[in-house]
Amino acid sequence: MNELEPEHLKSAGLKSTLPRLKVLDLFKNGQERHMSAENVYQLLRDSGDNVGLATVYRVLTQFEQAGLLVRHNFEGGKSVFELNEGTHHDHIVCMQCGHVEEFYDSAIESRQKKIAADRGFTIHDHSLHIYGDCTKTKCPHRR
Amino acid sequence: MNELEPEHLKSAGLKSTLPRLKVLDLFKNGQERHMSAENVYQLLRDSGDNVGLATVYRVLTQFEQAGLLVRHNFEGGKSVFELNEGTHHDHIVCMQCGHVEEFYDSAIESRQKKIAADRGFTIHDHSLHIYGDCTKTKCPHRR
DNA sequence: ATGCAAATGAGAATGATTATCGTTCGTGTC
DNA sequence: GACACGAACGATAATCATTCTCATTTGCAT
Repeated sequence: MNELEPEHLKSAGLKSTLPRLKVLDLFKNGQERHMSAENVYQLLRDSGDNVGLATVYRVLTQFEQAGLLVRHNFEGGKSVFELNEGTHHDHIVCMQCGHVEEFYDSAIESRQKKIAADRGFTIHDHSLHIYGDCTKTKCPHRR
Repeated sequence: MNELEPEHLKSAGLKSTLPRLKVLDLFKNGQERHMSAENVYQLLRDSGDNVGLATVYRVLTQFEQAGLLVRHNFEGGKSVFELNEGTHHDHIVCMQCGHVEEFYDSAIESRQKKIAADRGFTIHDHSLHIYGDCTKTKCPHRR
């Protein structure tokens, strides 16, 4: 088990509880960068921790509101979270294997700003997801 | 009640049944361009038609597969459909009032193609949603 | 007009997420 | 370091959108 980091929680205005530390540790030191509530729940269970699924959902939502995590609504109905490292990026998702890659394109970003401005919108957020097949090169990632 | 158009269904390989004609009519001649299954169900109910919610879901999915409608997964968990008029476009959604505007930006489209190609992906689909406030100009549209 | 497969409607079932509630834990105070 | 109190937890029930099941009805070719 890696060392835990209560400072991150405190600075986010959250009490430093065991389930919260476990979840945060999973995102900071775990294998997967993108995880659903169910993923997190299973991983904690597998490592012998007795956490409730409801708590996982609560904690993920709190972390999102605190800015520690970012939530993505990919196709398939379930929310996926990743660590918020400040650097905004969008996602390209393989529909065969579920593999996710990240990208950032400043041209796209600035076009979006212009589009919103032209229409009198103040942007809160945006999501760009490209769905496709990565078959050619690296699709042994099974879903 | 407007005249119905069985040709559209036939040419899509679908039997021309009453519920299907009603749903298609709603999208072609109704007030709202973007509708969820629940919206469609309620509107048909309100106009005195006895359709089942399950049928609405089935028909919307069939229409999507037939290319008559396009499905969007905005934030909020429910799928929204609109008539497929061949012209691809993305959406900017007001988070205060739910108002939706459409846009198309060829620069963004071509950047997306390039990004996917660079990573060895074959694009199936993509979704770009900008979420913001349209407060300044036209936010009397209530949710 | 007749028949049969396809489509429908009502309601049960499912999957993800949220709410409820009695119990436990974290933290400031003595 | 023990106490107290409210916040957080875990189990489970409830909710919401969507899909499935199945008996009944309907579209359409004969």
